[in-house]
Amino acid sequence: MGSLTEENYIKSIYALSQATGEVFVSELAKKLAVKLPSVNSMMKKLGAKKMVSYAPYKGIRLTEKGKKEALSIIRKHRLAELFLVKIMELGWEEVHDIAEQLEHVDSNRFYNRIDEMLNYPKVDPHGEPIPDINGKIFNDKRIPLSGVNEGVTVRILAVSDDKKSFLDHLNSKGLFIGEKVLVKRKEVYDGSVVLTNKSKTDLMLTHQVAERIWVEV
Amino acid sequence: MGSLTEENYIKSIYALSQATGEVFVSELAKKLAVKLPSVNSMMKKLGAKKMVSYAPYKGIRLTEKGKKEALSIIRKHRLAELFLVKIMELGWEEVHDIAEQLEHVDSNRFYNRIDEMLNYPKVDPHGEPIPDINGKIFNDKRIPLSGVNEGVTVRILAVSDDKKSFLDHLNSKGLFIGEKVLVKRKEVYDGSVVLTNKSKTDLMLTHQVAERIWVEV
DNA sequence: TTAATTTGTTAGAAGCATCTAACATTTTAA
DNA sequence: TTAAAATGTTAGATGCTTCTAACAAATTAA
Repeated sequence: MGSLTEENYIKSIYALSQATGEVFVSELAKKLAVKLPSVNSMMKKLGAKKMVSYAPYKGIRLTEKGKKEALSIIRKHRLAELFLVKIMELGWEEVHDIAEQLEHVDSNRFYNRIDEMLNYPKVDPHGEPIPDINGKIFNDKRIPLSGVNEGVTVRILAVSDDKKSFLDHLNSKGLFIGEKVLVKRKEVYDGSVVLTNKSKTDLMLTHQVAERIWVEV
Repeated sequence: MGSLTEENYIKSIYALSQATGEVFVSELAKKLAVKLPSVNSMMKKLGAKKMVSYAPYKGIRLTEKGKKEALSIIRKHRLAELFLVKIMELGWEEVHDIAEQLEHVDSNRFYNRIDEMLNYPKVDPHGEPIPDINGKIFNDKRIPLSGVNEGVTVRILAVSDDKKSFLDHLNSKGLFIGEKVLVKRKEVYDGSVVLTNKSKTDLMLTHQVAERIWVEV
């Protein structure tokens, strides 16, 4: 296990490289709210530790070792969130910041007990999959809402951003996990999506929002 | 709130200054496993922040502000321990290291909910009092076992050391919170104490151990 | 295809918590 | 009451993570 800072870098690299397998220094700097040279020197350090593969002016990729570390942190974060919601009965939009701290707790005993109390759950309160002890993720074939064709009805499975502002935004639109929605129109121009839910209300989501919502057909 | 390091210094100062109201640099260094100059510079820092009052070659004392901070951390530590034992059903001897990490979690929501789930407890699993939100400690007139006279029967209330090795030691001697013991003999020479428990077994405790066990007559 | 823009790097400094080595003060014991 | 021992301080260095300023490479647009 590395330092708290290293853990945060690795977690962010994992999140941001999900789509293409790599991240750019500038994306990471933005996400972590640090300047480029900070990312640069941390990449040298994580490179030396074999957590990332990194060459100057090239994208950053996690090694197998780095991925394992990332999955361990993500497991703890998601178990913590589910624990806070299910056992401690806090709201799903308020648990992120607490889980952000709990994910760095170093104790197998603690996390295995949480896992047990929750009966070995597969997904967190946002619908995101929880890696098991070995880093294995429940395999599914979900797609982002932004990738669904017009006229197709889908079920909301998960959201890939658990910041309060985002969740409040979804709550205000009446969007919840498990709900079915029909993709009525997709604007080619800006990627925004118009949905109809079961109460026949139309609502518009920007591309930015739609790509953070995971659905299944 | 200060840094994690500052919090640990303040907590240790509080614990070590319980008896006399002050601590020496060397005691603190030993407890925190750092060298004297590290303590020295941290005292300058905490002095500047008005958390401790400190003059060169003199003892270290917490200010009112420092005490408030200490009690807030102790509250979180003890609530965490009780939560881990009562709600998560972990053993009292294994929760210390986890609580040591949880005590630094910054979330009123989290700790107030724990307090609520435990029904606003007054003491932790070791019998130590839990300060309330305002830092108030349940007032009692307990004494250390090392201060009990020969022939007196007392009830064990608390232990003031929650490290695994200490608790294992007590468990192995068959000593538990709530139990009654008779102080059969006190050695003037080394301060050791011979006890008889209800099953009439004699057992000897060193002074070092006896002074960490709190009892009431 | 050159110039402008965006993106990334290096060098050097700063704050934090720690250390070792050298020195100072206070306490204890001869 | 002086010498020895114990305790505390200062100075200066190190590793960690961050920063600004200056420079370099890659991409984009004229």
